[in-house]
Amino acid sequence: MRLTKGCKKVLEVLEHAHDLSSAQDIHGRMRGEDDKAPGLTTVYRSLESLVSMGLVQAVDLGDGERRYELVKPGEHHHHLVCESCRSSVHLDQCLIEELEEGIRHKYGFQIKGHILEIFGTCKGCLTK
Amino acid sequence: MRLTKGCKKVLEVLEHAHDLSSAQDIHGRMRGEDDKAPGLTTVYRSLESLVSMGLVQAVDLGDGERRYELVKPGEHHHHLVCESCRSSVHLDQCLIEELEEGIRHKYGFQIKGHILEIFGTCKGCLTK
DNA sequence: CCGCACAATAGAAATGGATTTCATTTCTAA
DNA sequence: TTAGAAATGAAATCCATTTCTATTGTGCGG
Ligand SMILES: [Mn+2]
Ligand SMILES: [Mn+2]
Ligand SMILES: [Zn+2]
Ligand SMILES: [Zn+2]
Repeated sequence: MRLTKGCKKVLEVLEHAHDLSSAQDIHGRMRGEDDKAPGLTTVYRSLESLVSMGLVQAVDLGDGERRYELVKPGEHHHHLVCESCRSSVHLDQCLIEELEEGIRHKYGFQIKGHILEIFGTCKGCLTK
Repeated sequence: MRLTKGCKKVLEVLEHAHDLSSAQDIHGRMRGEDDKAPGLTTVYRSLESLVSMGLVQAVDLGDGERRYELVKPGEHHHHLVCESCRSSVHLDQCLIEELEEGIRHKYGFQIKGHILEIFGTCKGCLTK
């Protein structure tokens, strides 16, 4: 699996992004500064590659639009998403991984992955 | 918020369902046994009502199709979803609720809701 | 009963993110 | 240089969900 030109452009955008970006966000950003940047299809394909390479994490907020962000290779984390200002706090540890052993014993279930995102109101919005 | 005729039909179907059902599953089931059962639009609207009444839980498996199931009023739970046979184990306790207090203190974040689903291979499929 | 106001409903059309298709271009390795 | 593989873009398509609009059902005052 190679790091194609498209992938590199996507990485560039993600490096400068301040929060979670959708495929269309990324594409829009690219095209904004360069008319002949890769097309949306390529962005989707690049994201797919980057995710499977472990360089990028896909985040599912349950609103039908997947978001992406750079991560330390092979790692992942979860978020506290503010429903008021849409900002998100990046949690420093995954709560699920600790439970894997217990779940495997209790249910005989082999965990491969998981979705976990938490919604609510952030500190800033609470005090306002 | 009333229990309309559509809502009742949806509840009926969910009572007999054995696993998570999508809106279209439910609609299909209805129409299968009665040509003039409520339309898909009504099913969606009924599910929306039932969810906000706390009688039905919406489950997001990240595949773009929301599923629904009956729950004890006001409660919710999470699942171990087998990627091989698509069956799901219903967990008996929510891991997140225990963490709310800690997260509120550490981040000043007020939790309102969350998504949590776990994927992997179930006992049955592992032994096969 | 009648007619009216309003809720519930159906079906069609619109929406929107994601994916597929396929012709074309670019890369890579003889 | 050249053939095959990989990458790409634009348009077409998919598909769950939402919106729109016309129709139907229901409760109620007269
Ligand atoms: Mn993050
Ligand atoms: Mn369940
Ligand atoms: Zn995790
Ligand atoms: Zn929970």
